[in-house]
Amino acid sequence: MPLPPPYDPYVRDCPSRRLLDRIGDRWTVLLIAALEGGPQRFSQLLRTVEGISQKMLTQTLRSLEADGLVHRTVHPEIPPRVEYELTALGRSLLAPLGALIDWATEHMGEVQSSRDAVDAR
Amino acid sequence: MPLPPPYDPYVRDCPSRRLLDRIGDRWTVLLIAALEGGPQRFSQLLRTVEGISQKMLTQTLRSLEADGLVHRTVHPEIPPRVEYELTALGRSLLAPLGALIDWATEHMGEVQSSRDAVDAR
DNA sequence: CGGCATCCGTGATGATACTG
DNA sequence: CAGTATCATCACGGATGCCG
Repeated sequence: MPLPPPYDPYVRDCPSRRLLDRIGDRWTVLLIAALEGGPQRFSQLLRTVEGISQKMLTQTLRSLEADGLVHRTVHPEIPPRVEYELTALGRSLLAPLGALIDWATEHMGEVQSSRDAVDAR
Repeated sequence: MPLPPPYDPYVRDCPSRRLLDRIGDRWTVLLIAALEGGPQRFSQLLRTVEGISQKMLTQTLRSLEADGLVHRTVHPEIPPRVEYELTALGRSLLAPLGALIDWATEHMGEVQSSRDAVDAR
C-alpha cells in the first residue's frame, strides 16, 4: 500500500517549505544578493541594503551563518573589521534565486496591473 | 553622473523584493504547488494543503486571484462548487519555483546539519 | 567598528463560531 | 460546500541606548 511521497511540495514540513521559512523574511534574499559580488564588511552591508536596521542586519547575518550559507571572518585589528561572504552552499543558491528574480523582473508588471485592476473596484 | 540602476536586486523596492513579499508567506507556494496538477475545489485544497485553515485558504486564494496567478470559477449549482486553477501567468511561475524547490530538496539537509551543529553549542 | 539588550507596535496567523 | 466574522496570539521588525 503506497504511502504518500514524503516530500510532496504542498506538505507542511517539506524542504521547500522550510527554505521559504528561511528566505521568506524581509531581508535574507536582499542580503544574499548583496553578497554576490564578494566579501563585504558589516558597515558596507548596512549602507548597501537600503533600509535595513542594525538589528536586522545582525540577526539576518547570524541566521545565514547558522545555516551555513554565509561565512563570518573577524580580523583581530583595531578598529575591529568583520567580513561576511557567501559559502559554496550560499553561492549555489544564487542560481535558483536568480531564476526567481528573472521571473519577477519579467512578470511583476503583469501582477501589478492585475492587482491595480482589482483595487480599482 | 550615472544614477544607480533602478532595480539592483538588493534594493528595497525591486520586483524580486515585491515577489518575495507575495510568495514569502506561509501558504502561497504550497498552494501554487498544489494547483500544479490542474483545477481543484476549495475543499480539496483544504485537505491537500496540510495544516492550512479555512481562513488562510480563502485569504491566500483571493490574493493569488488578485495577482492574476489563479483563476476562480464558480459553478452555480447546489451545493455550490468553486474551482481554482493556475492562469498562464501562474503556470509560468512553476519553473523558477521548481528550481528553488529542487535546490531545497538537494541542500536543505546541509542547511539543517549546519543549524543543528550551531544549536548543539 | 561592530555589535547586544530592551521595549514596543503592528501585521500575520490560528481557533472558533456562524451563514447563504 | 464555500465561505465570513470575531477574537486571541505571537513573531517580525523598528527605535533607542549601551559596550568592548
